[in-house]
Amino acid sequence: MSEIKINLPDGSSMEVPQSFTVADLANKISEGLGRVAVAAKINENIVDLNTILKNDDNVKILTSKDAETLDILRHSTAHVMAQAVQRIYPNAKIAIGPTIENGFYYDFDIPDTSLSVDELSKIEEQMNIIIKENQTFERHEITNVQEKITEFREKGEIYKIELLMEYASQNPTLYLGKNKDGNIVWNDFCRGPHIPNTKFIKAFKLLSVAGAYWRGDEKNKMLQRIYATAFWTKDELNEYLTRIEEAEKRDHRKLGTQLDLFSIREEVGAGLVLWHPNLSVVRQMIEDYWRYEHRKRDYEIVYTPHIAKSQLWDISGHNEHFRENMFYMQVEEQDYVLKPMNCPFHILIYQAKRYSYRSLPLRMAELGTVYRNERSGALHGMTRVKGFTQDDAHIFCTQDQFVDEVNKIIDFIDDTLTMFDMTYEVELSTRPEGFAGTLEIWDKAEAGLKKALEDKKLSYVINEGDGAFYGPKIDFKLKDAIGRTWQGATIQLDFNLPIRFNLKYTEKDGSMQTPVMIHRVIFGTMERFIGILIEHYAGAFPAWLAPQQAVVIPIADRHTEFAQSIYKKLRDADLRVELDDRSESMNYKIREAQNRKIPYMLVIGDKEIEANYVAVRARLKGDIGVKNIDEFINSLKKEIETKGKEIVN
RNA sequence: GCCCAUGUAGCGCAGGGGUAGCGCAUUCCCUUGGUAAGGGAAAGGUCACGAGUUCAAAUCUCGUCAUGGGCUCCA
Repeated sequence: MSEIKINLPDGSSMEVPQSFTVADLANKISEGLGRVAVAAKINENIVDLNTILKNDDNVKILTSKDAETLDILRHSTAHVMAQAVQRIYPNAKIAIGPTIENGFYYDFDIPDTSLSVDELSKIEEQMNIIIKENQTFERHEITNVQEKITEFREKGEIYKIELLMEYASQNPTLYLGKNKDGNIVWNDFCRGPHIPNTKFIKAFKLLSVAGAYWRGDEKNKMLQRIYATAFWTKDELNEYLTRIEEAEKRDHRKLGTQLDLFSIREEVGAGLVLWHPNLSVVRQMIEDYWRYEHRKRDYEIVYTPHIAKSQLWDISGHNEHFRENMFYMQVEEQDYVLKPMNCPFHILIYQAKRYSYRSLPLRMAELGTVYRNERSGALHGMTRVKGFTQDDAHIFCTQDQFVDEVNKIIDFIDDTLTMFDMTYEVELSTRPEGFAGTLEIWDKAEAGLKKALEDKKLSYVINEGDGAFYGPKIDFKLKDAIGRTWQGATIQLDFNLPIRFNLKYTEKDGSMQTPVMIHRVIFGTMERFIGILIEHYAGAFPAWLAPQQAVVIPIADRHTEFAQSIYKKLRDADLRVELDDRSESMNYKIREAQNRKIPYMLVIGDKEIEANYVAVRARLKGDIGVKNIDEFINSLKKEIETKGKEIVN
């Protein structure tokens, strides 16, 4: 019998018989490896253990130690979940069950049944039964597609039919679930690979149920999706679950109530935020910083109205393209619109004067409050709301200037986000179908944006054809505590609005030219940015942003007088400070200040009065000893000025 | 907008066909305490809103609004 040669990762090779499988190879290498082998990488493709080896294959046996196998485990667990669901609901039709970032899901169509969380434990129970059956996963090539389609049709598996028809020409495979006696107990049309046997599934949990449209299209039927996760060990699963719990504690909606930051009331309306005094302080500080940075970078700051006659939005095209998101009102037979964007107003300010190439670029910025009627299910805390304030700016420049301007904006965004220690992902969206402007300017713009990103050494993803019809854009995505990403900063070129409003400037040669317009935001919106900032700092704002920077805590009533003088000194130094002279124990006051995440607590007792000191407790480090009050004020002032972390020590 | 769940005092929660309870917070009294909760008392709710079933609804049913998890959308 002839043998074939297999190359192993360590550079050695091995002679094995023909029709040897990966599993055979693993066993041949060592019995131990055979036991723990999960899958293999053959010539960079990940395959099942029962794949037959070919001559000169480069083979790496994968075990649970290899990162690539976690998805295999999760996807295989999805199969077990689907099987369990079909055992409990025999009329359930299965759709797709891919892995996602931290787990997997499977979509079902279960006629006359709506799953609720209560069902999850039942399904988990059934899954455990299946796992105990030690079912094997066996790959099986579908040679007769038509026959299989007929079979699916008999079972009513309409979603699988649709998928199979699509993949008919791509060597479709079926995975068979076989029990100990070798009988086929379940099967699923699937690309694989899978773990060899259900016994590898040791730690999984079903997390939630949700609706999801078939193929993600809202015109299609809504299916029932179960989200779940799996890990190789119970410890890893538990660690993941605790991490989720910890993340939930940072949720800005939770902290918003706990720290008295904001509220949203039914009487006002969904998606309309009431900023409480505490969060208003944070916003004021950030807005001051924003204004300072804009002046420094030669922006003009403007104010514009919240409403405008409908006519303006005809010119801008919003009435046509954005209608379902706009609030309309009628007063004295005149139609008005609550502004969903600031750009038309900035354009009108541009129009109030004549510009030449000499006075461009013109950079116009506004903290502009806009209102958009979002679909009800889209709202989310402060990160997706109906009324919000954009830190908006529009830059009017010549075609020779916009690349340079984009560079400056990228710097501005990067500087700002770095200052807040925030990480982000960058996406570049390019020319879609039905674009405005010329091919030439699009090419120039896209190349310019790419160059700017590359010069800055920012890694980015390209969303081909995902740009707005009026121009390409760069989006900066921020992550929230639970791992959801939100669009923050964005830079959008616009070749359309300047034409609609017939904007002009005089070129060197005296000709009238149309300027390029750039829309950009740095924070995105104050609501979303500060919402994410709450989670980023877990509510413990650095001193320059903290609603209260220090609290003075007299131990007993006889210390109140001295505490008052300390309090007054801090106030005179323009610090945000409170005096807690309630008749409560010092421990009680410290606990409360700590829970309110106030950066510094100044404890005053007999010793401090005697020595004319304050005892400083930092929210992070605890008691850091006594200090002269002026010394404390100076170092806190410095900390605020440098926007630093806790540096008083 | 769609699917599922939820809505009880300022906050966090329990209860559940016979007109409501706990903890914290609040107010008052006592206590004056050295680095994360001192003790006591009082006050506080038409159980989201509207309709229906019932002798009786906070509890069951339907609708509306809102919130949560997702999907879709996001110029």
